[in-house]
Amino acid sequence: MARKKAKLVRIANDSTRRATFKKRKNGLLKKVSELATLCNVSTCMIIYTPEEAAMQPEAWPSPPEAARIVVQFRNIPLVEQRQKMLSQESFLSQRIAKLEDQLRRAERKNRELSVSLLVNEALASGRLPVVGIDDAAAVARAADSMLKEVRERINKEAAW
Amino acid sequence: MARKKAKLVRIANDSTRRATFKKRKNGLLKKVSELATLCNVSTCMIIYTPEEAAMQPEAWPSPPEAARIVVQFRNIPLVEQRQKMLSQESFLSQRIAKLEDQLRRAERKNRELSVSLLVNEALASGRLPVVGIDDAAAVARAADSMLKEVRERINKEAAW
DNA sequence: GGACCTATACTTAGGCA
DNA sequence: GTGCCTAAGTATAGGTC
Repeated sequence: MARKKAKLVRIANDSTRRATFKKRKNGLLKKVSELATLCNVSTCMIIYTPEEAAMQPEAWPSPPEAARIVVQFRNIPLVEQRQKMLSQESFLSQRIAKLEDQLRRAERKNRELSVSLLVNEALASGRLPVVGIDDAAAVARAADSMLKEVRERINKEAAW
Repeated sequence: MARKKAKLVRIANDSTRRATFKKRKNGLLKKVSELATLCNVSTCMIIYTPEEAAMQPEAWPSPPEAARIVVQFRNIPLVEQRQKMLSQESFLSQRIAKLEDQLRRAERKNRELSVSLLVNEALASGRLPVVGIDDAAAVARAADSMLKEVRERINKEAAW
């Protein structure tokens, strides 16, 4: 997330992956503890360090507390567990929806900017550049709203 | 962490605390999933939502998986070694990657169009519109490349 | 309350010693 | 591997609707 965008896939290089793991684990721990403090929530974090699968995972705020929280969680009926499930899939679906939304907005802004450019060119050259029927319609709409604004300004000055 | 520095203590205001909780929980979830992906680690996240202490906590990636990890953590032998089902997930990941790519392109085009507009306005008015330093730099770059093109054309004609 | 915005604060990828 | 640096990329506090 710096210098370069870094794709969200398993980091191939071994030492790089370990380094990133250490960095991000610390960042995550900070976030978790902040959330616990700011919002007064009971949280725990458990991570298995890669390459050390045989070893014990780390737990936050402490192994016993983490265990306590999870046991509490396991004691509820499965049905409720499912309801409370923040599933991987729904999380990904949310991300997809969000991205689609961002994309829609970016594309809409693109269209608006393009029309502005066309209008500018038309004004500069005194004639309409060669465009398709859709663009022409958009330009017409833009020109209309500009005309409207001009008339409003004129009225304002007249009333002055 | 924005607009103001926000002290690291329990947020007194009730609705503010809830809002912050929601935001940060999502941020945390994203970080957790990124860590899992990038570093190929087994992680889980369990949070009790405040004001709903009687209710069940949320767990990520899912309650059963969270429970499994913690049980493993407690060194209680687990019989079942279920295979992870990743096909659906990888499909969704592909979709996300594609969308991110599209978005990136749209945004880049966006910036280009904005600069074109600025240049047009500058040419039409004979002066640079009031813009930020970044835009000014972009305009300067654009103007540079335009100059370059002009010079190249001149050279071509001269060689003719 | 919830969705969106945006100025700032924060995190971190890639480099370097 | 360890530690530090800094440019980019993210998260989010406070606000608006």
